[in-house]
Amino acid sequence: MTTQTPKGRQRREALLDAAERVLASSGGSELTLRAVADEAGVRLGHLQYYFPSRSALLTALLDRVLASSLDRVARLVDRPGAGGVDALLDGVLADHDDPSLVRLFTEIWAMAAHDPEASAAVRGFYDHYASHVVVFLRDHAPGLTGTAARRRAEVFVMLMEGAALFRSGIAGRRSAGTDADLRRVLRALLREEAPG
Amino acid sequence: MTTQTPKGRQRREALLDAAERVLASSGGSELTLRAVADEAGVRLGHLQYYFPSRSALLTALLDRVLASSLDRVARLVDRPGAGGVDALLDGVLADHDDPSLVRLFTEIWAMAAHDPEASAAVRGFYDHYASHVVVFLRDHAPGLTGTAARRRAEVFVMLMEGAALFRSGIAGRRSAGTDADLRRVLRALLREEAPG
DNA sequence: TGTACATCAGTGAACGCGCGTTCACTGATGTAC
DNA sequence: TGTACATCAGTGAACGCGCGTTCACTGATGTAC
Repeated sequence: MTTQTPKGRQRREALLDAAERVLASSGGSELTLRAVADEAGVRLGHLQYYFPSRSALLTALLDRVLASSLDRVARLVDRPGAGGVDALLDGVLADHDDPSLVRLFTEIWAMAAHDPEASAAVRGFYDHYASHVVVFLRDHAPGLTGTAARRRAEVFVMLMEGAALFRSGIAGRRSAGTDADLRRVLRALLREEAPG
Repeated sequence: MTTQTPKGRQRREALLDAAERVLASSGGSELTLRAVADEAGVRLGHLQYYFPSRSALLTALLDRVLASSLDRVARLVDRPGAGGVDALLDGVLADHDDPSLVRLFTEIWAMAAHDPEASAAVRGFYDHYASHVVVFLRDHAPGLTGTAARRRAEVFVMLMEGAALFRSGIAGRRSAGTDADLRRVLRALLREEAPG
């Protein structure tokens, strides 16, 4: 399915928007083609014109969510002038304010847990995510070797994704005190001295 | 559904075992009553005798998984003689060696993301989990105030759950180097000095 | 120890419904000459 | 500028299937006397 016309491309995005809203608000088991078509205001048959099968829709949705998340990380890290460590933390932690984004990721993790293809896409995503953090470290902690920076970045991503689960309200409650400690640990990971 | 006889109680557990296997191996959308009955080697109608609805089965399963996980944490933390920080880390990190346990948790997070009742159960679980870590800190870092220990415990749990996602192979790959940094950070959280 | 009866454990068939998929179709838009 | 035709966008109805749920039923086990 390579959609040619601008109208077609736009419609395709709108359908993915609708699917994203359904997935975030109702979960994977209620992500039916009829629900997505309804949400988008088109007929079932028309949705199928763009996505010939449910799994084609899911794959396209997964790819789009991961690509746009990666894009946001890239902008936070690579922006010229660079906001420094706290600007980076502010930016990444701000994602947790959008509960439907975190809900989307819980669905993505569950998909990855049972579907090797989804898992590969997700692993690729976090691999790139960590690489962006490594780029950041190259600027802000130039004393670190490449492998040391990579380790730091990977632990950083682990903590960030764990934090998403709790700070979003899904598995916990946000608290200013815990946030302060969390930032302290994240900051330590981005410094030259060994964390801990 | 209060099952009276020993045979009934045993059967009930066996049915939950089967449901757990199905959920861990195939995911929530394939957790059908027929699949669970097949896995357990009973007829559909019989499964319904113990769990009158799908949601009753899911609730019972969720409760049991969380209770048994909490039990394991409790044993690691509260055991007499106390193995020390490294024994605790070994114990908790060892959970990530069981991919189906982590898969189960990705499903549980997704449930919690869309179902307020499940979310409440999950939040209660992590609340108790953190409390056990606080108990540990009271012994191993007595200089920390209660609220400081609580913050540390909550960040500890965040990092642990994030690590589960990656170390299990679902969202990443395990590496000895990253593990070393991870343990360094976890250890720092369990010491008296400020982390970072 | 034996009998009657209630409860527990397990079966089997049927139901209505929503699902993904298929397909023949119509109307709108672009393109070649 | 007009016309013919191909492609793209969108509709509508039908399909077979697996789902959760209901229910009447049988056989096994416990319990009261």
